[in-house]
Amino acid sequence: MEPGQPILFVPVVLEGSIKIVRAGTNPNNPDEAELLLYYLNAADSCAISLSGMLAHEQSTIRAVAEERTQLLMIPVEQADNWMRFASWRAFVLKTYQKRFDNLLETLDSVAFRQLDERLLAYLKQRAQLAEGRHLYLTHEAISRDLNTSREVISRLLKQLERRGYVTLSRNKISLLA
Amino acid sequence: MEPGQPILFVPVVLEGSIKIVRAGTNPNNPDEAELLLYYLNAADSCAISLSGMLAHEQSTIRAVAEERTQLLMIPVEQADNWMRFASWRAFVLKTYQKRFDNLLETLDSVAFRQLDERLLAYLKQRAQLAEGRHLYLTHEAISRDLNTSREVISRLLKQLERRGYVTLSRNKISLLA
DNA sequence: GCTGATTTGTGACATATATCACTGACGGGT
DNA sequence: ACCCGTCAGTGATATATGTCACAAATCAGC
Repeated sequence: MEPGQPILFVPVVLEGSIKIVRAGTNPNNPDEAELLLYYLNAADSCAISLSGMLAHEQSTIRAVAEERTQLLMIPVEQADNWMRFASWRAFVLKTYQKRFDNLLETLDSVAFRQLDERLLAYLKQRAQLAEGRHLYLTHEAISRDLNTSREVISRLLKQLERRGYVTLSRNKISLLA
Repeated sequence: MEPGQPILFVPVVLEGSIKIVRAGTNPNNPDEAELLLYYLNAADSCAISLSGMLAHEQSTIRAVAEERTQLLMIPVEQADNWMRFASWRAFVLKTYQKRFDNLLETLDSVAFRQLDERLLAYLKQRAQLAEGRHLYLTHEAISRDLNTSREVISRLLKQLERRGYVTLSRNKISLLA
């Protein structure tokens, strides 16, 4: 799903995961600055779209499926209709709440933490997703998620390796401990 | 309202405004790093608390009234009850949506913009709140809202003054144009 | 085993912001 | 009019991160 598209469905993740990314809205700087916001996992949803999406000038949010993923797509009218049911309401609210919390965490990390800390947290998150300690990623891809440059990631990873947190090889990072 | 407190009411701003601030959750660094998240204005609410506040480890969010403000405090059970009404539901959802958008904007600014840009945006926002072009603020206070240091703000303000955006005097900043 | 594309490593340098250590400017209270 | 506390201005220096330029390593396909 790309920015600008109207949202006709409320997606619910059944299997797999969806990566939600913010594309920078810098007017003068139209290149592709991005930032990973959070992942939607099984049973998560992104009801951010409900309630009419209020004319978002350019809610530049991108959703990407990085792995094989099953979604339940609920038409918005239907979703709106179901608001009659307490259980659905609770689900929607909880969903909102979770997304909000995720955003706050991301904000925290960007505002208060340094890159090495962020990187480590990122790797751990990915490891959880991958259900294993081996990550098959390129430094370049990481740098995009963290909105920084490839070289910086390379250096910080080397540093983490020296400190004994990871081992590195081409296209692969393995968490230790 | 300080972090850690249980939330028993859904506040609705009738008059004035409430400033919502994130207090850094850096474990090893217990000093007072903060970041302005957004303002709640008249008719805004912060229903982030509904749906049980799910055991937030330490949702370190602070709410501050900087001016004389009237709040309508709705007990959470009541608020939950009212979910039977479509109009209330719409209100709550819209509220969530707005807060979410606010957060995204803040994230944008922290992640993608430099301090001078952020500062200018901040000043404009405050000016709107104050309904006038004169701001009665200390550099120190600004630096806290933007999570940086007083010196940096002083320098950037001077720069803005030289560039003709503002005029400075003690405890006062006036926007031009 | 070569070749070329992709990925990674690294030095040198640029820049934004943070920090330290002051100095001066202002304003309220006596 | 003076004193003192708060606020603001500014050099010097430190640090984190960004940028550029290139070399080395790895892998895929032939």
